[in-house]
Amino acid sequence: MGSRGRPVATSHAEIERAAFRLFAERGFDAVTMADIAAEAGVGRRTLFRYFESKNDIPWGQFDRTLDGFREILARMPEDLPLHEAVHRGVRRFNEFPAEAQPSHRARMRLILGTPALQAHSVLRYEAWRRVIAEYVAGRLGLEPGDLLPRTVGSVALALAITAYEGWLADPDTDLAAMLDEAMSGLRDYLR
Amino acid sequence: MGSRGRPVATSHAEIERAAFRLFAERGFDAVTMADIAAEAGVGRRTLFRYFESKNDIPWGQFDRTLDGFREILARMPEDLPLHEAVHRGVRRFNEFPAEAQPSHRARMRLILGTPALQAHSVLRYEAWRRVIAEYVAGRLGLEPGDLLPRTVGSVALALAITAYEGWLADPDTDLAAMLDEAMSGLRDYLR
DNA sequence: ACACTAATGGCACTCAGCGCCACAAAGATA
DNA sequence: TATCTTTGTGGCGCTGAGTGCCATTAGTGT
Repeated sequence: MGSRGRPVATSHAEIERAAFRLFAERGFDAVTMADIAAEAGVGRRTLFRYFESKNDIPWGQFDRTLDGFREILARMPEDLPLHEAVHRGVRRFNEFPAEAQPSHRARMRLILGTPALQAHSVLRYEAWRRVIAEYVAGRLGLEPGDLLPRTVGSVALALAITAYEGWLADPDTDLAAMLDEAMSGLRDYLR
Repeated sequence: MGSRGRPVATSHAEIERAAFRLFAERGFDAVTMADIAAEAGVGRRTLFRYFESKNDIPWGQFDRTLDGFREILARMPEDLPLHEAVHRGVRRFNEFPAEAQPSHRARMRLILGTPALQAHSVLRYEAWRRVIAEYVAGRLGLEPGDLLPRTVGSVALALAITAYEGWLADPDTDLAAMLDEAMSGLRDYLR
C-alpha cells in the first residue's frame, strides 16, 4: 500500500508559490510556463500535469472548496428565507481567517485584474453557480437546470464578483460588508 | 479624397460568413485561422487585421451596437422606475427582426455553447455592462464606478445570459418572454 | 509615366498545450 | 543483493494562436 513508484518532484502548492512569486514580479502575461517550471525546479512538461493550463494556476484547488460550499448551504436552517440562506452561504464561503487575507487578496487581485484570467474564470465559476442552483432547486422542488435556480446562481455570482471588485478597490472595507451592500442595493433597486 | 491605396481584399462580414460556414461544419475548435483564411480567400496574416483573435470572430461588430444600446436607454422615459427602464432597454436591445432570428440564434448558440467563447465573451460583456452602469449612474447622480451601478450592470448581464440559455434550450420560446420571466423570478425570489 | 498611399500576405518567431516515450526512483519479491 | 513492477518525470517534437517585420500589390493623384 501507500507510495510505490517514483516519488513526486513537487506539489500544487509549491508550483503555486513559485508562480505567484513570478507573477508579482513581472505580471501574469510576462511569465511563461517555462519560467514557472524553472522557478519551481521542475520540467515544463511536468507543470502541465499539475495544472491543465497557465490560467488554472491562480485558482489553485478551487474545485475542492466547492464541497465545503455545498455543505455550508446544506446546513442553512430550512426556515430561513431562500434568498437569505443563499446570501449567508455566499458570505460564509468567502470568510477567511485574518492571516489568510493578504494572500487571498493577492490572488483575487491577480484574477480580477488580468483579462486572460477574468475570461478563464467563467469556466471555474460555472461549478460554483451550479452549487447554488442545486441548493435552490432542492428547496423549491425544481431541477437545477430550470430557469429560476440558474437565475439565482448567476445573480449571486454577479453580486459576489461586484463585491470583490469593490473590496479590492478599497483596502479599508471588508468583504462581508461589501456583499451585504451589494445585496441590499439590488433589493432596493428592484423594489 | 476617399479611397487611396490598395483596395481591401475582404470585409468583416465576408470573413464572418466564411468562418460560420466552417464552424457549422466542423465545430469552433476544429477550425484553424488558416482554414478560415483559405475559405475567405485571404492570407492568414490579413485575418488578424480584421479580427484581433479567433474568439472575436463570432461577436462580429458587437461594439458598434453598443451605441444603439446607449441610445435606447437614453430615450427611456424619465418617470419609468429605474429597474423597469433598464429591463425594457435590455429587452429592446435584444429585439431582432424575424428574418435575422436564425443567424442570431446560430451565433448565440455558438458563443454560449463553446467554452473558449464563453470565457472570451466576458471581455466583450464588460463594455455592455458599462453602458448600463453609466445609465444607472446618470439617473441616480452616482459615478459609473460606484457599487450600485456596477451591481445593476452585472445583474442585468446575468439575467440576459440566463435568459439566452433558456431561449436556446427551447426553440418555442421567445427571448423577450424569457427575459421577463428571469426578471420576475428574481424579484419574487428577493421578496 | 511616376510618385504616393494603404492594404496585403509571406516569413519567422514566441508561447501554450499535448502526445509520445525513454528513463528515474521508489517499493515489492525472491 | 539482484530483479521486477509501479508510477512520476521530463525531453522531444508537433500544432495552432498571435505578432513584428517588410517587400509587394493595386489602387489614386499629378
